[in-house]
Amino acid sequence: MEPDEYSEAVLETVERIPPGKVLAYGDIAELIGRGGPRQVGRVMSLFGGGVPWWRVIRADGSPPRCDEVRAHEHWRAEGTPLRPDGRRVDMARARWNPDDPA
DNA sequence: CTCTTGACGCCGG
DNA sequence: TCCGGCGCCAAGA
Repeated sequence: MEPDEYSEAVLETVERIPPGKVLAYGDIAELIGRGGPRQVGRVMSLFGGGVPWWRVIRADGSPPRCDEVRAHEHWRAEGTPLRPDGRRVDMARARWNPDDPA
Protein backbone atom coordinates (compact mmCIF):
# COMPACT_ATOMS: atom_id res chain seq x y z
CA MET A 1 0.00 0.00 0.00
CA GLU A 2 1.46 3.35 -1.07
CA PRO A 3 0.44 6.75 0.28
CA ASP A 4 -1.66 8.90 -2.04
CA GLU A 5 -0.95 12.59 -2.56
CA TYR A 6 -3.02 13.70 0.40
CA SER A 7 -1.29 11.26 2.72
CA GLU A 8 2.08 12.47 1.45
CA ALA A 9 1.17 16.01 2.43
CA VAL A 10 0.22 14.87 5.92
CA LEU A 11 3.36 12.80 6.41
CA GLU A 12 5.55 15.61 5.13
CA THR A 13 4.13 18.00 7.70
CA VAL A 14 4.60 15.48 10.49
CA GLU A 15 8.25 14.97 9.57
CA ARG A 16 8.82 18.71 9.88
CA ILE A 17 7.75 18.80 13.53
CA PRO A 18 10.92 19.34 15.57
CA PRO A 19 11.71 17.16 18.61
CA GLY A 20 10.07 18.39 21.80
CA LYS A 21 7.21 19.91 19.81
CA VAL A 22 3.81 18.57 18.74
CA LEU A 23 0.85 19.24 16.46
CA ALA A 24 -2.81 18.28 16.85
CA TYR A 25 -4.62 16.31 14.14
CA GLY A 26 -6.73 19.35 13.39
CA ASP A 27 -3.64 21.54 13.15
CA ILE A 28 -2.22 19.36 10.40
CA ALA A 29 -5.50 19.45 8.49
CA GLU A 30 -5.53 23.23 8.59
CA LEU A 31 -1.88 23.52 7.62
CA ILE A 32 -2.28 21.51 4.45
CA GLY A 33 -5.67 23.12 3.87
CA ARG A 34 -7.47 19.87 3.11
CA GLY A 35 -9.57 17.32 4.94
CA GLY A 36 -10.10 17.37 8.68
CA PRO A 37 -8.79 15.83 11.89
CA ARG A 38 -10.34 12.47 11.11
CA GLN A 39 -8.72 12.20 7.70
CA VAL A 40 -5.37 13.03 9.25
CA GLY A 41 -5.96 10.38 11.88
CA ARG A 42 -6.78 7.82 9.22
CA VAL A 43 -3.59 8.64 7.34
CA MET A 44 -1.58 8.23 10.55
CA SER A 45 -3.14 4.85 11.25
CA LEU A 46 -2.18 3.68 7.77
CA PHE A 47 1.24 5.23 7.18
CA GLY A 48 2.20 6.77 10.52
CA GLY A 49 4.74 4.05 11.17
CA GLY A 50 7.45 5.81 9.18
CA VAL A 51 7.19 9.23 10.81
CA PRO A 52 7.43 10.68 14.35
CA TRP A 53 3.77 9.84 15.07
CA TRP A 54 4.15 10.58 18.80
CA ARG A 55 4.37 14.29 17.89
CA VAL A 56 0.85 14.13 16.44
CA ILE A 57 -1.70 14.17 19.26
CA ARG A 58 -5.22 15.20 20.16
CA ALA A 59 -6.14 18.87 20.60
CA ASP A 60 -6.39 18.35 24.38
CA GLY A 61 -2.83 17.06 24.57
CA SER A 62 -3.54 13.37 25.02
CA PRO A 63 -1.60 10.74 23.03
CA PRO A 64 -2.99 8.45 20.32
CA ARG A 65 -5.12 5.62 21.75
CA CYS A 66 -3.00 2.88 20.19
CA ASP A 67 0.43 3.58 21.74
CA GLU A 68 0.05 5.86 24.77
CA VAL A 69 2.89 4.20 26.62
CA ARG A 70 5.45 4.58 23.85
CA ALA A 71 4.34 8.14 23.23
CA HIS A 72 5.20 8.98 26.83
CA GLU A 73 8.62 7.40 26.47
CA HIS A 74 9.37 9.55 23.43
CA TRP A 75 8.11 12.71 25.11
CA ARG A 76 10.28 12.02 28.12
CA ALA A 77 13.31 11.42 25.88
CA GLU A 78 12.68 14.61 23.88
CA GLY A 79 11.84 16.79 26.84
CA THR A 80 8.39 17.62 25.51
CA PRO A 81 6.60 20.02 27.91
CA LEU A 82 3.99 18.06 29.82
CA ARG A 83 1.10 19.18 32.00
CA PRO A 84 1.53 18.99 35.77
CA ASP A 85 -0.25 15.63 35.80
CA GLY A 86 2.34 14.32 33.36
CA ARG A 87 -0.27 12.42 31.37
CA ARG A 88 -0.85 14.92 28.62
CA VAL A 89 1.25 17.38 26.62
CA ASP A 90 1.14 21.05 27.57
CA MET A 91 -0.27 22.29 24.26
CA ALA A 92 0.23 25.94 25.17
CA ARG A 93 3.99 25.41 25.30
CA ALA A 94 4.56 22.38 23.08
CA ARG A 95 2.47 23.32 20.03
CA TRP A 96 4.81 23.78 17.08
CA ASN A 97 4.49 27.01 15.13
CA PRO A 98 5.31 26.20 11.47
CA ASP A 99 6.48 29.81 10.93
CA ASP A 100 9.05 29.27 13.63
CA PRO A 101 12.43 28.96 11.93
CA ALA A 102 13.31 25.30 11.76
C1' DC B 1 -27.53 3.77 -1.89
C1' DT B 2 -27.52 3.45 3.57
C1' DC B 3 -25.15 2.42 7.98
C1' DT B 4 -21.21 1.92 10.78
C1' DT B 5 -16.41 3.19 12.13
C1' DG B 6 -12.51 5.98 13.12
C1' DA B 7 -4.78 7.33 16.07
C1' DC B 8 -10.77 13.75 16.00
C1' DG B 9 -12.92 18.39 18.13
C1' DC B 10 -15.98 21.23 20.73
C1' DC B 11 -19.76 22.24 23.88
C1' DG B 12 -22.60 20.94 27.82
C1' DG B 13 -23.95 18.55 32.01
C1' DT C 1 -12.84 14.83 35.82
C1' DC C 2 -15.65 11.70 33.27
C1' DC C 3 -19.49 11.09 29.87
C1' DG C 4 -22.71 11.95 26.15
C1' DG C 5 -24.09 14.27 21.96
C1' DC C 6 -23.31 16.40 17.56
C1' DG C 7 -20.41 17.77 13.66
C1' DC C 8 -16.98 16.28 10.65
C1' DC C 9 -15.37 13.48 6.19
C1' DA C 10 -13.67 9.38 4.09
C1' DA C 11 -13.63 4.22 3.78
C1' DG C 12 -15.67 -0.30 4.16
C1' DA C 13 -19.57 -3.59 4.70
